[in-house]
Amino acid sequence: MSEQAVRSRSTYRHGDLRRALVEAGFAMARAGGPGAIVLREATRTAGVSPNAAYRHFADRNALMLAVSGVAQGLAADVMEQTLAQLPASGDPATDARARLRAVGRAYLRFARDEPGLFRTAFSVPEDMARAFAPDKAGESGRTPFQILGAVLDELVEAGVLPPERRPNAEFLAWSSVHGLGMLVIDGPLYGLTDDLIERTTEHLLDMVDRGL
Amino acid sequence: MSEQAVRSRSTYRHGDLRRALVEAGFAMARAGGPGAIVLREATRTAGVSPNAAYRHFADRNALMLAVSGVAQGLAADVMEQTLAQLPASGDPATDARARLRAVGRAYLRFARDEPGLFRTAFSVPEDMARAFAPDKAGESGRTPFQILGAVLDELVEAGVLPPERRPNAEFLAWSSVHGLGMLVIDGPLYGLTDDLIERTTEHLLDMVDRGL
DNA sequence: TGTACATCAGTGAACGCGCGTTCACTGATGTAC
DNA sequence: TGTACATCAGTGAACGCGCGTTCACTGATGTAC
Repeated sequence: MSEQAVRSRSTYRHGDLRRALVEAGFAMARAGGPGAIVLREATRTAGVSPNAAYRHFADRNALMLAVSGVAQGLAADVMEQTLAQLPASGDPATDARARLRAVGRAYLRFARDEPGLFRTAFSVPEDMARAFAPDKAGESGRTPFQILGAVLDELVEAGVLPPERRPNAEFLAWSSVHGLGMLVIDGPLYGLTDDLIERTTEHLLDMVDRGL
Repeated sequence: MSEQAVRSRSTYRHGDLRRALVEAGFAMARAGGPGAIVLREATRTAGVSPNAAYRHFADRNALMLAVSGVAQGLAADVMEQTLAQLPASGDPATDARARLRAVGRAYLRFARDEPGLFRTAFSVPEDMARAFAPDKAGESGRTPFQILGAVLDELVEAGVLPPERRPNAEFLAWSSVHGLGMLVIDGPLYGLTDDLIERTTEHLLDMVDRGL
């Protein structure tokens, strides 16, 4: 939350309203998921009249999609950081498999640490095409989907994943971790102990590792 | 939707208001998911004053949980029916594996055929304990979670699944299909072609089959 | 360098909407005697 | 068998709330000459 967003304006023009609205929306999404994004509240936070938002967004949904993009970028950052911290063993096959696990683990950590942002990032209907859009990328310039794809490519190069199984393998790995995340933060597995969640995560990653 | 719910009353007492409210809520959930359940609208449909609902439900959330239970029961029915239609090959191992696939396929079919009910059934926070509660069972008396568990038991008995991997295996299989369902109906995979969804479903079931 | 002017980011006010929930109540029903 | 009565499922009215969006507008800014 920038100070600008809270500080009252002295100028007639805001100067950076679009960004301020996205930031306000982001804070609301963080606290309560995509449904908690309230357009009027965002304009209030930005110190602007309610309809000023319409200079920058066609409607509430457009603001939500923008916030979703930022949340996806943050998820990408978490994933990249986890990958960067991974020590290299020297064996490409071992490394590639460890990297896939790391990506999955990071995805689930993000889900648990930031459930509101997680749902905003990954539980908002939107076609596939946009999963590649650059506004969803993290600082590395890659989207979560692209990071996962790259790691799967490494698995193929290392000879771990048969090339004929590579197409759409993203969807399989993604489904598994996404499902556990959703069940745990927003479904019937809500309230599972941390310990059980963590062990289940590792078992799930085992399953994906063996089954892919 | 029963005729009773729509027919205007001649009696002072409704007679079956609780059921009528759940039915109305079910219809709304079907059309728009759990968020679309509107308590006042349910009372309107039942032909009753808004506050009459509070004789039967503590609040809106209680109604939503009741509807969720019915939706889970319906999912259970779909799963049981799919299992019942499965021909037996005579080989217990082959059969058990086919039955697990059938359960997963049924779950995903339910997600795609009835996205609103699917989300109402499986995307509402609620602790695990209640996944066993009888009000979530289908006509067979089993909840979706129990049906999945029973099929996993069959896999162990048939010698396909090592007993040491049986504990919490529900969570792994469930996560995979749940994740694909959510991504497809309410996430970044929204808009994927039917053909691609179906092929991905089979590949996902392959992965679970190999990886469990 | 100074000025006229177009642009367009904001304002102010209102529309139409419907929600969940609480309060004090009424009157049909079923039961005890 | 008839009657008094307790129960509790409903009523009617209101509270407090806030939303997304549209309309006609104003006035600061930057640019062209």
